[in-house]
Amino acid sequence: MSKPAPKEPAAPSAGEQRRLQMVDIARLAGVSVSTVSRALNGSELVNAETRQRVAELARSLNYSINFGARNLRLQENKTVAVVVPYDAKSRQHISDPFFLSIVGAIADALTDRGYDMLLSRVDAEHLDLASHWFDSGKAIGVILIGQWRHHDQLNEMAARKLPLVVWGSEMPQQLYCSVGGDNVLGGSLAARHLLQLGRSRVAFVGDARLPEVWLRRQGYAQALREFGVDVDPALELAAPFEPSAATDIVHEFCTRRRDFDAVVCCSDVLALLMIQALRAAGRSVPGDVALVGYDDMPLAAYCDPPLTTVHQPVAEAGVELVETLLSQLHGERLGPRTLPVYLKLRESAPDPAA
Amino acid sequence: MSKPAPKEPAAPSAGEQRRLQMVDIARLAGVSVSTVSRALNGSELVNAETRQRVAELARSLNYSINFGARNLRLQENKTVAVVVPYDAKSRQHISDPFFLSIVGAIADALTDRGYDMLLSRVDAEHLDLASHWFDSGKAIGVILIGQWRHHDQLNEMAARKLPLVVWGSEMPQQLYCSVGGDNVLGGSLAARHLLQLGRSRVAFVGDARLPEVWLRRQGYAQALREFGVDVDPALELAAPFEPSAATDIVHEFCTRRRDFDAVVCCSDVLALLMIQALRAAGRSVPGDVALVGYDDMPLAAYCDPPLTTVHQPVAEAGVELVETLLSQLHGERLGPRTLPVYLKLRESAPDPAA
DNA sequence: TTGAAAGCGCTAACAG
DNA sequence: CTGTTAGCGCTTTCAA
Repeated sequence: MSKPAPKEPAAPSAGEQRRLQMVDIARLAGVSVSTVSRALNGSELVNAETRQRVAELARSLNYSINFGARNLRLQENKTVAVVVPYDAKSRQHISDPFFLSIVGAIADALTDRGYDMLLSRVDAEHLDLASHWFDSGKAIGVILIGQWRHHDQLNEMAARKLPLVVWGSEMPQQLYCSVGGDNVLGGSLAARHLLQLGRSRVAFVGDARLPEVWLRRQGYAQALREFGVDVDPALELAAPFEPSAATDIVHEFCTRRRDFDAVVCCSDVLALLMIQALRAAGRSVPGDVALVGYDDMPLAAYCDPPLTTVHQPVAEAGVELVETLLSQLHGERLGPRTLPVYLKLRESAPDPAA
Repeated sequence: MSKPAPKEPAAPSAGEQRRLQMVDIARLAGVSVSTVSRALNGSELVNAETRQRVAELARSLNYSINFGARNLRLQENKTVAVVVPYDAKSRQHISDPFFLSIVGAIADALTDRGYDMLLSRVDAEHLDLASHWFDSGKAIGVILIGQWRHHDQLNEMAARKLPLVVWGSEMPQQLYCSVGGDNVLGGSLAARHLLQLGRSRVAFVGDARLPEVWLRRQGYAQALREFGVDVDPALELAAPFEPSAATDIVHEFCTRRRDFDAVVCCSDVLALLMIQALRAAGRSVPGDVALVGYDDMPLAAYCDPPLTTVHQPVAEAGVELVETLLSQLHGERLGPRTLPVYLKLRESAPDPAA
């Protein structure tokens, strides 16, 4: 037979409240479970008075319907997995404020639509492990924060018909659906602003092996060309996003080279590192070197100097990611979406007019 | 009868992969579902060769067991709800880096132990709504980040036997279980260091209506007394943690009063705000005013000046919160736990020896 | 308007 | 060692 001993509340002891279920409410209300089910779901089929009585009883007893059972029966599920890649080699946690902001925005968007969020990390070298959430039925789909360098794995996941949306940039031959900021625009806005400030030796900091950085660099290069300035590869620094890994690289760069008067950093955190390194090398910001960050993280306005930075539309991104996933579940196949970005002017590369 | 039309994949269209289930594997392997179940759970009761074959088939087809069904049958659940309060009035998201770090640490601790994390927000005025996750069976327990000013609601939840652990401070007459940093110690370490630096007019910034801030202030006051310095209420500023709400308050304070030469801030974000306000008022850090922050957020080392701050043990906190919840589920009732903190010396209030 | 009964995908006791 | 069977808590068809 069945009746396995419950495992989780293996409580040998105290008044471990047995979770209330419909049958309890039914008994107390003197009706059948079907009626309780109907009443609680607001069915018209049940007498208004009974419905009222059952609803009140349930509320007063603090009863909540068991969603596991409900979902099984209904073959539905209102849970979305949000997955943040981490660097397994350095065992680095994701502490980048921008990624965390996006997670927050997604949480809001999901809540507004009545969905729950399952949050987890995945090894950035094995993004495909994220499909587990769908395969196991724990989630109806996956939102992945960042495509890293595994475009291929993502394509494979999409080919397997995994409901998936990725925060990242549009790529050639892309089977999966992505939502991202306009990186080319961002890169060019940043560089153009620095050039307009009269700077001509503009460095670029970011690892161009990542698609988003690659595109930002394109925008940067394009802006330089517009201003008739040559792109100097010696002014490009391939620093990773993780501060612990980037610190030495950035410092070394600043002690080695003093022949730049502006810099585009691919995240606000990198911008902070750069400011420290510049100051350590005896150079001022924005005096000697004007600087533009990227992301407009919540703290960007409170740094010293406050960061001029490319603003990414975090709240909109959350909504867009969620909406895109949900429409995918309704059978629509949307192409990649690119959201506008703009330059937020602060002190690290001030408005020339001011 | 039953057989309701599946709802979520309401896909009218394409090859929406029907999720694989045990019966499919069973058919393909030419065995019964029970055998598949046993094989996949590594039961000794099944022929090693069959077990192998079934396992491989499942893997090759990318089959994952349906956890909803499994949990229902087994009456178990490996999901924990992590709930972050937000200020409903200001509709402020939680962007405080410290809270986000704790969430990350909890995620790690849960993953290590084979649990999933359901992340959500709750109105800080109705912390009791968090019990929904347990009542509905979506989670086996709740970890709440911050007790705010609703000690009473938390006590009520605990009285209802909700498995609950709260990040926060120990309070008198506490029925629920909390884990928190040693706030009295933190407050006194911060103040003592500033006094040792020879400063005597030490301001305190933080809303003492929050239990944690209240305790930090006790430590602060205690340190002042040790040094024979009177506590001056005029040097206490009740600034909230949200930067948007705190900015004006902090600036106003700095323009109004110039009679302090040191300050203890109850978060690193407040410290950043304070630095800006001080500079706007023409005062330098740490020259005119030495400053100690609180939390040691990931970016604290990269600010200007790098923040001397009270380090909170985030990773340990995550582990401790999770362990405490799990032991509660095993019937143990643990008291509140207080984790040690220490002072991390950086430039905003440098080591006098250096 | 209500109740009885079947079954969502899975596990485990029981019988071969 | 393997298959048959009952049932986890819920929704819904069908019959009353």
